[in-house]
Amino acid sequence: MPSTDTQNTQSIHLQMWRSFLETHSTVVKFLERRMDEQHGLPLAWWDVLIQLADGPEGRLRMGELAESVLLTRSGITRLVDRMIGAGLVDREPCPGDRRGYYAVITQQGRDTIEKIGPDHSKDAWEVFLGHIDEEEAALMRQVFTRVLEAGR
Amino acid sequence: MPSTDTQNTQSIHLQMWRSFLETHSTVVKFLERRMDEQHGLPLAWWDVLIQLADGPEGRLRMGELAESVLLTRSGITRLVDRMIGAGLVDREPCPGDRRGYYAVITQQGRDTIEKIGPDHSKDAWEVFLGHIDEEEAALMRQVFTRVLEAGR
DNA sequence: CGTCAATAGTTGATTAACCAAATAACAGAA
DNA sequence: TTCTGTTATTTGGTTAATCAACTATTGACG
Repeated sequence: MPSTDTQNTQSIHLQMWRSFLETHSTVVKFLERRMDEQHGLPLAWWDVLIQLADGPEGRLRMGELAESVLLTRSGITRLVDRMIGAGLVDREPCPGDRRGYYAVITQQGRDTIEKIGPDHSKDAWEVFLGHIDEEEAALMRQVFTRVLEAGR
Repeated sequence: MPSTDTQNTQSIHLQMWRSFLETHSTVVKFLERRMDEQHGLPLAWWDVLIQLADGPEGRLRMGELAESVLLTRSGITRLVDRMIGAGLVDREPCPGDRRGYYAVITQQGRDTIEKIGPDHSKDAWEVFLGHIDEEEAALMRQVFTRVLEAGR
């Protein structure tokens, strides 16, 4: 029954797609609410802090940062502006390329990571990661990586 | 080595989480761009049309619709307003509950589904679903469902 | 009946994303 | 050296989402 097979296949993929979207929405909204309630911080700020702390000397070019937090360049300009206002990040001109700027995490930014990290990990575990065993996580990572590779 | 195990486990989960976010962002942006380029329609409109067409008599209460497209009630009010402006949807008072309204798909809305459907399916397959085999899809659906169940 | 908390939906104000255009600086060719 | 095309980032304008407050009904209970 080729027709039925095709139906079922599409249906499974479609169900997966819907549950993927719903999971993303639910999980992200949960983490945003928690981050806001517990620390008064937008989730996107956490992401920026982590990416910067991971970078060499706690810094990343604006463009690199934009890519790693999945925003446009113009989006990151404004996000960094706000975070500078809050003292979590600095903007420094880039030696050797006067077009460029680094976003640099401040000490206060690092302190914020220290303070928030445990709560955030706990939340992420509670709402998402804790319900997935290691094999499943490995498989999903592999699938996502394959999808991303194919899109380049 | 419990410490190493824990490290690895967290690392795998963390990698999965990052690739999950990146995949969501990449795939959704791709589908939005395609939908806009090919048909000049926001992806969210597609979602509304599908949900309505699925509902009994092509209609859903505003609140139900909001839930199924993962928006707030106020978000859906405005989205439906715009789609009414485009002739794809109607708003009808709900007999028996004068507080309530139905959003109802119009014939033009159904025609739009007919016209767009094949392209959209092709795009979704090209950027995401086509890179995932049936077993993987089934497993992922199961995992997402488990996560969603736990969050209720 | 009449009151009052809960529910359905809309509206006002704000927020933060995007695109397109502008600015500035680099890099390679003529 | 000067032009030209490309790259890095910011800015202006728009869009669409959120939350909180509001209006209108509903329905349960004294």
